Amino acid sequence: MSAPRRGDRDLIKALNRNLVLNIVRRQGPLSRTQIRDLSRLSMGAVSQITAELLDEGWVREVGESEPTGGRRQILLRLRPQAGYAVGVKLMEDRIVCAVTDLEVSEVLYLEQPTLGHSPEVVVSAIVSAVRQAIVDAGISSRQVLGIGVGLAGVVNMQSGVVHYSPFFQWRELPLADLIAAQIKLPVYVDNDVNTLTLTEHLFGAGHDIENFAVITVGRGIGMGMVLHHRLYQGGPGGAGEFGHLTLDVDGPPCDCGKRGCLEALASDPAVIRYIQQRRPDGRALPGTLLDVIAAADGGDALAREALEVSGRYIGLGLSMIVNLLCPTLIVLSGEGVIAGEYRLAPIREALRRHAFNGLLDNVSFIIKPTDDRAWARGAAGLVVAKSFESPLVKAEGDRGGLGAT
Amino acid sequence: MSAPRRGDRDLIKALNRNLVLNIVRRQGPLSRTQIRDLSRLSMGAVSQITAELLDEGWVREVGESEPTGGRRQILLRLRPQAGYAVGVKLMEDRIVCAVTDLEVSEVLYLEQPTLGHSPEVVVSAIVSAVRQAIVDAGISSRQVLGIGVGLAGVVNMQSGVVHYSPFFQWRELPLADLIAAQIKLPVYVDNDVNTLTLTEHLFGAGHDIENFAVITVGRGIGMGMVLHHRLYQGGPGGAGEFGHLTLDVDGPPCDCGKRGCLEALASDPAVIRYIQQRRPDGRALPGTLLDVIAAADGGDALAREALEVSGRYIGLGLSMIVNLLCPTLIVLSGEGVIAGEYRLAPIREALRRHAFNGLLDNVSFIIKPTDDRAWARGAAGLVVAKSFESPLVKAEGDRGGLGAT
DNA sequence: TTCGAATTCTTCACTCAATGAAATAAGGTT
DNA sequence: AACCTTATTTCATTGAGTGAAGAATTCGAA
Repeated sequence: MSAPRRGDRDLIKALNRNLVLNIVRRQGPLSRTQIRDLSRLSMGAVSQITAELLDEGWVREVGESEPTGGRRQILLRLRPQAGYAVGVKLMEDRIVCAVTDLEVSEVLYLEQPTLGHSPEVVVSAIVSAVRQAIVDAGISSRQVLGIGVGLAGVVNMQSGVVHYSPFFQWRELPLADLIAAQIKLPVYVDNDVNTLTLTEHLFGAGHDIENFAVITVGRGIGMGMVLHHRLYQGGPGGAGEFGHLTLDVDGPPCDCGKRGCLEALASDPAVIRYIQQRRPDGRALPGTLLDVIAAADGGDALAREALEVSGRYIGLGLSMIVNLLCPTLIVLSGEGVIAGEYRLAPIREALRRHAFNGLLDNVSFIIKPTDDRAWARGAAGLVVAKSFESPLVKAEGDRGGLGAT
Repeated sequence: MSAPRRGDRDLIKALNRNLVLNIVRRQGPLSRTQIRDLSRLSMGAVSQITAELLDEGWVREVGESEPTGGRRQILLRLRPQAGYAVGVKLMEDRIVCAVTDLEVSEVLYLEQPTLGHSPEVVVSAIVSAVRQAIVDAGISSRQVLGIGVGLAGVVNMQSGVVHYSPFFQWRELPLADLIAAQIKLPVYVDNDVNTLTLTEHLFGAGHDIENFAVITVGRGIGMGMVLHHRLYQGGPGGAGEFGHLTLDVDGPPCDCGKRGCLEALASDPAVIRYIQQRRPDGRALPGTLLDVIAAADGGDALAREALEVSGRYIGLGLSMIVNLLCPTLIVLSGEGVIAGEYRLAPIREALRRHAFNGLLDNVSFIIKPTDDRAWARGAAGLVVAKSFESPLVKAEGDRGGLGAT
């Protein structure tokens, strides 16, 4: 079963505490009066709760506001140093690791190669990197709220089990437990794009947006989504396989075994393949997306065409997200957005052509490049998100599905 | 603003009341002890709440269970007659109307032609049909919890505004307000597939399933989804345009103005068109899907091919839902499922081919034909769903987004 | 400078839903 | 009939939130 149910009063207290904490976190420095208005709690309750939060160090009094004709308001804001998170992103050949504070600002960053793909090797690399990072950051592990791990693949966040990892060829690996067995800290594991999405939800453009999606384009093509203000994970964490939508039934084979997946048609490797297949002669072939962009900048028609084809497919894929989910915001992210307009223009064009009726009017787009540090921060954000998660989400399992219709 | 906030105690009371009511509604006849176990409330609270619900007529004591070696349990169940709902489904040429009880069992059904497509004509037809239905059902309008209206198109349920109706060519029509102005009852308007989905969630296969989708195939192709235990509507009610996914960039034109939409490729009219275009000679052309099925039964290769092509496209579309959302359940519904295996076999086949990795293992499928009565009941279900909706959903707007991470 | 009005924040008596334990009810078993 | 078992009700207790009164500031005008 789950934690012992201590009654509804405890729940409501925790709920309001969490509410106040999140309001302070999100809306920046606020006076108690403002918190009262935003939370719709009574002044007394706010006073009580903020006193507790101050006492425990979660928030801090920070100066006063401009006078408003009476007693000045004492502003409260989140104390970012109230806790730290360690984020780890697993790449194919290395892991990158960041220590962040509660605002997911980087305190320390390090990289470490992984010499092998077996669970033992990777887990011990993670453990040593985390230990190193905590020491280097000059904090005690008591201050660490937890460890977040992000990797490509299908992951069940609840259980911490990696159902499938394309890089490491893992199946049904209880990664969270393996790490937790060696470090006595809460460990959360999730798909890497989900960690980015959560971080965006907490501190990024996804602020207060009920429904939005994050799309990453790079070596693969991934997706994370927040629906009804909550990260959507689908059945066993299997949602968001955007990169494996079949967009061309007779298309090229994909690593996943199918044909014509978006990822096989439009990822960065697909762009490079596109050029290689059409220029089999001796001319210099691009090895990375940067080469392709350089070629396109130099006027290379084939390079431009390759990026355009890629953009067209991505736009077609995005139109499906718009038609099915109509999110308020789509964040375009990943390493691949550095290709700029070569890819973005056809994306927009395809979206206009394939999105239903006026749906596109309700969707805004943001371009946000992602590098290694951002991935690591995203994984740390997973831990911070857990810390600020509504107690309702945790309680839901205990009752007969509280929020259910 | 919203209703005056009377404090958290009221909320928690309402929450638990709603919880108990929904447990009784869903899990059939239950004793108070069983309710205690399911709700994790204390015996005293259950006693108090059930007393209230009994007093107000929402539930009823109904016999006793088999003895368990002590005092017998008094079973409680929902009193379906505690309220009635009127459901109206708008078709192109007529409206169908049903009065149902709280279990969405049909009490009365009637049809009425609509002579025109203007808002005035349709609204007055709705109003007269509803009045007639209430009288014929032999109930007082005081017992009616509300009126639910379902129609094809993009609808914002919150505001009751029809953003776009393909049949009637309405745009930004405040249909709920127009009806409410003539009948003093709560009016809820939503996309017709959403009403079906809600009803499925309340009393159908979607019972207790966190994430599921309902797909309807018929004159059009529609979709409704429940995600995180709640109907997902996207931005302004624009989600679920499954029928307008572009599955063939160079495909035939669709009524919506685009090309190659699933609906233009695989709906019932598309199947008929497929045959007409390939058999332009004098041989008897099918007018309805029933004709096509009859021809297929008679061994007509072209009819079979048309259904197979349709199924293949629907399967491809479904694979996108599986890859993006990975719901636990997909209900295949609508008039079109009567085509049986001619269409279902290629759907399954295409799904197997295009769904990512093992995702399909987590999805179950149910086939559930829909006729006019089912659509009308679905619309009534919209009202019932509102009656049983968690107070949290209503309160959410008042606070800073309670459930937010 | 002094007083009063305005505004923020704290304190405290009160309320009410939930709890938990004791009491009551009602059937079985020996 | 005495006794056990289970179901339900009753009730004193608990604790979070409320609302009003009070304390703390600040501004502005006499």
